[in-house]
Amino acid sequence: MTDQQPPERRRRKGLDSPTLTDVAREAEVSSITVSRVLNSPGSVRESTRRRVEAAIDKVGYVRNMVAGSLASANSRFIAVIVPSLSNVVFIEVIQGLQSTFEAHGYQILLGNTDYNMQRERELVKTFFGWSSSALVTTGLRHEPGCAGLLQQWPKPIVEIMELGEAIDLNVGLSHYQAGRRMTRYLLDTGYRRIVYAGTQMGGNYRARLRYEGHRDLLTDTGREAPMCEWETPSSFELGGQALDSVLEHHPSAEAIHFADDILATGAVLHAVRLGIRIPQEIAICGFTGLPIGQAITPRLTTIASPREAIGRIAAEQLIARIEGRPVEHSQVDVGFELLVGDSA
Amino acid sequence: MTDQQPPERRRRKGLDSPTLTDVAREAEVSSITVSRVLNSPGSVRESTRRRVEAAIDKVGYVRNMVAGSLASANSRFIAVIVPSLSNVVFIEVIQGLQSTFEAHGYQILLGNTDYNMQRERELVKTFFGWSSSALVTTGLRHEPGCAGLLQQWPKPIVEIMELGEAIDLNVGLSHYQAGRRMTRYLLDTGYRRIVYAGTQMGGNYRARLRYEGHRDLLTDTGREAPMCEWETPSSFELGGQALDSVLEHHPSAEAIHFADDILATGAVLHAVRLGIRIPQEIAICGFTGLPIGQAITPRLTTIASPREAIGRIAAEQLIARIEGRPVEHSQVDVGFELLVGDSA
DNA sequence: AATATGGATGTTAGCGCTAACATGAATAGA
DNA sequence: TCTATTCATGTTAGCGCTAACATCCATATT
Repeated sequence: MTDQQPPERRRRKGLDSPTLTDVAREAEVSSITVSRVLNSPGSVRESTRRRVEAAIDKVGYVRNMVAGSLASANSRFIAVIVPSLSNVVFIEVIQGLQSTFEAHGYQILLGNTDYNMQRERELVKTFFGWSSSALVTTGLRHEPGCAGLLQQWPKPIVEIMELGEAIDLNVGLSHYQAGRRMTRYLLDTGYRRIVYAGTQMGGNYRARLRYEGHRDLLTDTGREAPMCEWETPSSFELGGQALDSVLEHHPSAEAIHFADDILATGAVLHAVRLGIRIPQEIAICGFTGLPIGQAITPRLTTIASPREAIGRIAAEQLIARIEGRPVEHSQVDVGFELLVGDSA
Repeated sequence: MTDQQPPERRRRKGLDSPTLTDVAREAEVSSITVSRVLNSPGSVRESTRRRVEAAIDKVGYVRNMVAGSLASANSRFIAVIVPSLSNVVFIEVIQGLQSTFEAHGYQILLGNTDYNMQRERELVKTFFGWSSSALVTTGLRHEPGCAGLLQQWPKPIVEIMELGEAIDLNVGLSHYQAGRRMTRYLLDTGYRRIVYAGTQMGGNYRARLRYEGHRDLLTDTGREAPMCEWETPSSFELGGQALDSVLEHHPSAEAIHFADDILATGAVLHAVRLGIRIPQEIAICGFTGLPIGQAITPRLTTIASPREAIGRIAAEQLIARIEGRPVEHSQVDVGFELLVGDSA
């Protein structure tokens, strides 16, 4: 071989895996044509496309998404920010998002704030750094710095769970009305002395909004609206303890309006264990509509929120925006449904 | 202004947001120095670092992770592949992974196969295309094409949940032994005619491994090991139906060994509803150790698997590998624990 | 035949960052 | 004093892809 080694200054470590250029050489086209086969196959002639596809298989090409994202300043990443992964509610929302986005070739970047607003801002910065195509975040309240970042961002954003004044798109339900609705049912059914019981209502302000709906209805009719709060996350066990605590501190209580179904279910199971009759001795209701609440005896009276639908609708709205299609309503109220069980 | 427009051939759309170069200009250093402040602050003099950090704040620089990943062929992405998001087990594993990785500045890319091996291969290709730093996948069985891809990949891989011959790292437990252990307890307690009941055991072969442990122990002692299977995913409701079905088709059964706690809990709740005494009329046990199983009356007898620990340990192993630290044991048996309740 | 039109493909120049090497100054060692 | 070593910083050349523009050719239009 008479190959003169050219000066060849240096070499990057290079993962030596085949690139677009390798495919292009194999298929005897230019690399942009291969790129088009991958991104807009309709714009390439059938015969060329088949040749390129064969070449892709032959050289074992794996697309480098990072390079594509850099060149196009767009990543097909969807940033998703939730306050907790321990709460099934968000898991179900994520499932709705995930299945819809996946079907359209988008990849979710999941971030968990643990109900810490400061964390949200950091996550937003990181996700912007990944050239995300859109962002889903939970709730309408953000730390000032974070809100500023979001406002300036040129890509679609949807704020989920809650309804109100949003930055861009908004999919959710009125927690205030949900709390009010439940309590209206309790009053209509004849319960008068009602205690609200929840956990971590500082961070989880949607539970507080439900409390406010509950409270306003009670005070409007001249009643008191006592509230009990615990600082540990909801669990079945804590629901049982909450029942004990309410019975002790509010012996005249006729009903407990729990902030979520986990607590309410825990309370029901605990009452059954102790032989406390529900709803005769104490009525119990929850919020969310979890399957477990409907599986226990007595069946839980609760408000069902369409968790998966929130995710699905949010994803559909974003995909429409990303693909330049018009979004009919920038705010979607998914509503809620009163599930009357046997516990209240 | 006497600005002569240079020929200026064309211009990319450019998101006009500040880049490293802008920060560098502001701080009067070269851009590589800014890069070092971001990636290895220890290698930059204190005073320089502070100047750069001030410049970053001043220009409102948001790091472009995509460009960094392309240049370094490494993304700080961890690909995570699970077979389902409907199953709490994987959610808890993901939590263990997430909290550990997040603390070290890695971002999870989540993929869901829905128990479809073909999907796994596609996800693996996509995740490789994102220059992931490591990969976590569920189980030891892969489609041949997928196994080939994994084998050739030069970065760390951990296969979780199950124990056996792994590609690289392995964190999990022996499902065969877990199934055997539960059934040994049932036999020791005096139950003889035991039915195994599970869902989707075709795709969910770990449930099948537990069945095999159960079956082998029974056949070793000269007994039969009947099995009932349903093709829909586990749910409380299905657990109740399963109880009905077993009582009808196996009237002499003394115990039901359920493949998971969701089914077992559903069966217990259904029995309580019907007034069937547990474990006197029929004993019930499960697998997983979910909180709900421990909250019901009678308390569920089950095998607890350390789900979150699997995620945490897998993440720790991968981080060690990525950072070049040695990994002591490439296989970690996280074990399991028999929880004796009142249902069997 | 000359021109317009549209569809398929090619050329060029980055996207914003970092690996690899280069340089220069400060300190240590002989 | 001179060289070796270390530390902090700079220069250069891509990483692999795609946007923007350019070209070419077949067909339609006059």
